[in-house]
Amino acid sequence: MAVTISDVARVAGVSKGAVSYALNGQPGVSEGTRDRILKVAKELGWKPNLRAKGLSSAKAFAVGLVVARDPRLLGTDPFFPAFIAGIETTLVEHEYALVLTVAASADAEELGYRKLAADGRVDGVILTDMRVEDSRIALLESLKIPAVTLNRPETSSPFPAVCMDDTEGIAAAVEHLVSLGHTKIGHVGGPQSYIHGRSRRLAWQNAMSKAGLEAGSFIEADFTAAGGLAATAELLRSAQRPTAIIYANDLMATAGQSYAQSLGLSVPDDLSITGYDDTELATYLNPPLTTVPADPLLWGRVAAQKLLSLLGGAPAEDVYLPSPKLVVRASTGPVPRTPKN
Amino acid sequence: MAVTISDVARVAGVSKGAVSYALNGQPGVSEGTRDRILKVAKELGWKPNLRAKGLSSAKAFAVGLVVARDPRLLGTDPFFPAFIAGIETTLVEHEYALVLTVAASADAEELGYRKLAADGRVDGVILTDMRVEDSRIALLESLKIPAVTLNRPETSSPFPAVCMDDTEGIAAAVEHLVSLGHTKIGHVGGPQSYIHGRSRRLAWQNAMSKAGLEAGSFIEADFTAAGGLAATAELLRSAQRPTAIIYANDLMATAGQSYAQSLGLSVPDDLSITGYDDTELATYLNPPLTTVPADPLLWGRVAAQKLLSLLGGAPAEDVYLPSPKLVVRASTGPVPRTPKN
DNA sequence: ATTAATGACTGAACCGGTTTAGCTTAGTCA
DNA sequence: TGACTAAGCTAAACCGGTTCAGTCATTAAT
Repeated sequence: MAVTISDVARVAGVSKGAVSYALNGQPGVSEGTRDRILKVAKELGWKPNLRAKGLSSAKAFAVGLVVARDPRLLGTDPFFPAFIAGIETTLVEHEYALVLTVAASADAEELGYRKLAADGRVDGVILTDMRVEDSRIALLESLKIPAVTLNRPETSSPFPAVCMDDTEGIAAAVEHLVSLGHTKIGHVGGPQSYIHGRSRRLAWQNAMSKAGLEAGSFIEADFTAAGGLAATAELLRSAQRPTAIIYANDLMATAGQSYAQSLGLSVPDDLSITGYDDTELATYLNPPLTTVPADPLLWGRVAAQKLLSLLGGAPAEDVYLPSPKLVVRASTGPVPRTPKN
Repeated sequence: MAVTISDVARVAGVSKGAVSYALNGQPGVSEGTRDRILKVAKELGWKPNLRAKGLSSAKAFAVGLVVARDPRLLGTDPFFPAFIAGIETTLVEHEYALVLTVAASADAEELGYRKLAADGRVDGVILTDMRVEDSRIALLESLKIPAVTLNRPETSSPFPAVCMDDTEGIAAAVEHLVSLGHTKIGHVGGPQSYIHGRSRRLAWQNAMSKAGLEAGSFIEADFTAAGGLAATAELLRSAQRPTAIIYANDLMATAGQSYAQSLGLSVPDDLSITGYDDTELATYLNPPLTTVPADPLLWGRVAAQKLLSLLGGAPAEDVYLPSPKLVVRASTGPVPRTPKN
């Protein structure tokens, strides 16, 4: 069996309580005794038992993340693994663990949070993929679980948000394309029920009108390759056929690019394309993709920091991360003189 | 405060012990009393407190996964998210949770396991990315943590392995290319320190000799897009330049394909390409990629099942999953008459 | 009829910590 | 000198379960 606090107490010749005080740096023991207890604890190789600690202090020393995605499509999104890695870099420093739940449906998602709460598995959670009407806010309030959200939801939320503005990058993409002579710039967006799907569309729209252009065609897709392909097909056969398309993520952009090429179009000679995320693959495509880095690693790290400080009693203030800058590669070029069919 | 077992005992007019027996379906209470206790528990809305349960039974009701990857590259591998989703589908049914740790280095990986063990965070772990000389086996034995491995490691292991044979798919890729007339078939493999990097290379090698061909050029890459590109470049400028390349994963294949195209080569007219994984994107590339599905979802589900049954005392027998079959798409075609430069 | 065995249940110990209440002892001040 | 205070520590309760040892009544065996 492992060394317990009682073993330390016995060897040091004091009571359990004194050991607890000493180990937690609390008053109630003299300097001399404290040092002696600490020394004995070290000699015996004492390690706190998390379960016992959790039972008496009603804490889990863990934070939760519920990922709501179709499991089959989860692998296609490069955001989560890197985001999780970012969370971890913070957690390891604080002896916290990450409990991950994957939910296939909205119901399963809610159930996921309820279970984490009911079982006391976590002390707080991180909310990703914020939705325009997000029922999770109220749910977590009722469950009394502290949370941190990625970007500020539109509904009022008592939880701190870790914000990374994506409108600047999209606006830069529009300006970049406009400077190349494009006037018909379409947008293949994510679901508008997500705030990042929405904000990217609005950013595109605003940047267009700022440039004195009509917003042009918008198609609501679903962040998947299949959705990106279908949306691209629709845009390319539309009357107002664009010469450039801004996609809300790299996956859709990649699928769109491949589809355009399969039609015999050249990217960027016949069609310019931009993505969002800057996945590793983006650099290695033919042509390499002009895109906006999302930096999920940083986002995860800061979100976890914010959550831990919130658990420590810090005030719930929002954090603003630097806006990612457009990375120009070869998938964007001058507007074609005579569009090809 | 939540309803405790003592509350149930008081209301039902019995002792705590009787309630515990009744709720766990253990002998020691009569049918009538048991029903009464169960009824009271339900009425009061009693839910077991995991922490308390864990403290007395010395269990965590969670399993662990330590992912050792460069966090920056983690997002590029579609395997993990889907694998994790598979694990979850099993765990939710058994009221278990998944504790995820991300490690950037080998040292951090070992520390990750040690911490999970020391803190009693998990009752067992799943080992992925098995290496030829895998020190984790001995480590987990010494930490006394039950484990399940993905495929059987070469070093002797007391842990059950959940095996999915990848040699059949690679062999099928070779046969497919041979039937198209290819004789010079290269291989861009993963690190040979990984058993799946090694087994795929051996499968390629064996299939080649079985077809009466020389094995041809092999390059050891690292499963990344950058590595795939570099390896492809090396193969294409070699004296024994292949007309077809079998990659150990889709990411390298995609990077290789894009690179070949950027040189002005046509895939598959000048160069045939196959991958491994069958990521969502594979279907949407231009041309769509001939590849072998890895089914990480199934693998995760079964691995978790095996681990839970192991924790339940079941014998440590290996499980064999069906070998995935080659999916032929448009990235493979007849051998070119006169190879282009 | 006596003893043994069984079933149903209780009380208390236990898991390994935290925390409260209380007890000594020494020091301060009037 | 006596009352009061504070520091330093102990004993015990507590968190919410599990489990062991023992009590008592009933039934079976001799």
